[in-house]
Amino acid sequence: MTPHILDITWFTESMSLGKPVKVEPRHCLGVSDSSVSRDKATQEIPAYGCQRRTPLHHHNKEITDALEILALSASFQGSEARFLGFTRASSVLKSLPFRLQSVEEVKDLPWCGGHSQTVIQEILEDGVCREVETVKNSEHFQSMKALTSIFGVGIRTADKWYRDGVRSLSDLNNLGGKLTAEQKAGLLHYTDLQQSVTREEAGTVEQLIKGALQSFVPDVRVTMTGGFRRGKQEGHDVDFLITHPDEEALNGLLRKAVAWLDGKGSVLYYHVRARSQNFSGSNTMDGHETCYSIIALPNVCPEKPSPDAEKIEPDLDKNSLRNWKAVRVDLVVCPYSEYFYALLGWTGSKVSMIVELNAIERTRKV
DNA sequence: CGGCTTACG
DNA sequence: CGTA
DNA sequence: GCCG
Repeated sequence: MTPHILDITWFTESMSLGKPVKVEPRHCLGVSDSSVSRDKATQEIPAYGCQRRTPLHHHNKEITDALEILALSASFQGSEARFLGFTRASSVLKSLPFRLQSVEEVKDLPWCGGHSQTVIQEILEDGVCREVETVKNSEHFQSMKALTSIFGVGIRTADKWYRDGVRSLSDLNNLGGKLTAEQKAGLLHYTDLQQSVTREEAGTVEQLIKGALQSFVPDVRVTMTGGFRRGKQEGHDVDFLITHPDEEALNGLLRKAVAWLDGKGSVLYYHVRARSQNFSGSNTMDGHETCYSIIALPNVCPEKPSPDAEKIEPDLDKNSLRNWKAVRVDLVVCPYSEYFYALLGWTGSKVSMIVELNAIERTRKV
């Protein structure tokens, strides 16, 4: 196999694809390609993919938004496969270093097949896609989107509720007793969890979590992972990877720490998942003891509750102004020997996905 | 026409 | 069935 | 939905 020195375009295309793409001349450093403006690409994309944020403004947002609507709609109809198809097409377009002007430009791109091309063409020509507008206006889509945004409510539950006549969150107050503990927590803290977590809040969570863990193991190693480690300014949750050279020190640490936090009134919900029994080295995301939780994050400056919050969140009643905010927090414990591998996995996003898919491809073919 | 991640609770 |  |  001939080694190649590649520029960022190979990486971005591979990211979009979900696996490494065939090396083309345009990917190689030192080779110019007249059909692609590499100046633009190298200017706007960081040299290392692991430092690159998901761009807030990529060049084809109208189109990717439309494709993601269709993806969501497909998943709401129970077709995870079609969801995957539309999502991959959207993902490819997000990494394009230029704005599409003609549907011809996507003909050779991976994952942009017939249906996606129809959508792209309509948006390029009319600014909107008929099918997408229809989906957005449909009651089923709107209800499913609202219901599945509740922590603990997936497609099946949302669809069942829809068939039972539930259309909005307020309709759920009538269905009170039939909720799982997870869903009750999700509904109780709905407005808080809808808000994104700021970097500053993540830092506060980090101090809280570290304090809890260090009260049992003073030199425990705690690292924030997930989106914030990748440099994102916002997130929907905060992830931590926990380890220690002495694996004995890790035994029961998660439960003890959560109980400690709970005693301080900081735990609004939690669920501990044991380390998987038979896990192989290729499986990084699932092999470790994990805690999914909702934490009450102390607020330096209490925000006024939103008007509709009182109806949904019972803890907002009376005259008590809250001085905390509910935040989703995930804790993962791993053996010291797997720390860096797990860090790679939990630092997350496509970066690790591509690594894993790459490894899978190789083990199958070699 | 089959495949699209997986394991735990 | 829902989560990551 | 898209790919092999």
